[in-house]
Amino acid sequence: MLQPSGLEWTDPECPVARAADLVGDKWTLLIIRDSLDGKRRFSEFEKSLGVAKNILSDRLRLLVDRGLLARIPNQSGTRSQYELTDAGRDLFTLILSLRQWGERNAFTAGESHSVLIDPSTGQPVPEVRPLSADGQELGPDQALLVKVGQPLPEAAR
Amino acid sequence: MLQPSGLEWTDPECPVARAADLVGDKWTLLIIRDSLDGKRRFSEFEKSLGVAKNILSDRLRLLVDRGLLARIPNQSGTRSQYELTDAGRDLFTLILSLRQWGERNAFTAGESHSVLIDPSTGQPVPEVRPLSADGQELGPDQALLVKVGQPLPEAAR
DNA sequence: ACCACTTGGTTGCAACATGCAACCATTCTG
DNA sequence: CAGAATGGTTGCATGTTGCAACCAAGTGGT
Repeated sequence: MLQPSGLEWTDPECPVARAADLVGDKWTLLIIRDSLDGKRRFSEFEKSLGVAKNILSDRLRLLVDRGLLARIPNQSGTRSQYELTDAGRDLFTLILSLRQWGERNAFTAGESHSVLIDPSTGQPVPEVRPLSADGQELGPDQALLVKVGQPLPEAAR
Repeated sequence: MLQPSGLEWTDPECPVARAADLVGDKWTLLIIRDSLDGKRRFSEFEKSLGVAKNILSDRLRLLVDRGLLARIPNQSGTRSQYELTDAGRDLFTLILSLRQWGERNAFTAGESHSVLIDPSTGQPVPEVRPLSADGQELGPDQALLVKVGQPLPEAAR
């Protein structure tokens, strides 16, 4: 499990809250975006994000500490690379959800934006959607939050 | 489209970045989580999140301004409710991705956490996964970022 | 070998955001 | 009608962000 040093969970029982504690920050999300896109060097992130160096330095340190990135030092001791760990790579679904929500809701019809292509089809990556076990689309009104310690509802037993 | 007043996009061409500008903040994400869970009143958010009132007040104002929540005033002019707009409800996939990533990566095997149940099956909501058009699972290495203005790769034409 | 440039940072400082506590006008509740 | 709860706002101390300057180690060109 990810075990960040000196981080108090905002709401320890909720996976959404733990995830938000770990990656719920603009620069953190954009660093992960760039990492998934293959970027690994300090200067690549800096150029792509336009973020202040001290902030980038801080976020990279946090991401390494939290187990999302691994710092691979160069043989000469400097110019390390930052590579996604398994937990970091597992954020692909999240970043894709962010991207597709942004495409649907933060652009007007005429505006162009970058696109993720599936090279096997040449088409944009299909939208990720929550599905019920029977393959039906699942919306927020069909999902029921069960708090920890609470008995499962009748239907779930 | 969402048209927040006085917000400069960090990276206008990237949907991930626009989305991060709009919802890439811990409290914002947790307010959306609670809204999807049916909470609508100031005090409900306050109690659930444990956030300072001025911060909650600020985030609710931003969310309304950005078009993710609608403020429904009470007839008496006070005690309004905050309801998700369509764009806000569309964040269900994102919050679910956050939740499932958190479940996979921010808990040890023994730790318990809240769960989303699909009442139609009684089982936890299945994991959302990016799929290729042919139904194969799609990972970060199989997706290709195409920047705006850049020609589509050969395969996509 | 030398000099300039790039990389990957750190430090100092000003401005802004966050969080706590106190306060307050309404509005429910008994 | 008194008291509590609701939905905030304000002030202040502390923390975070972002800019600019600086710097040491490596890299490249001659």
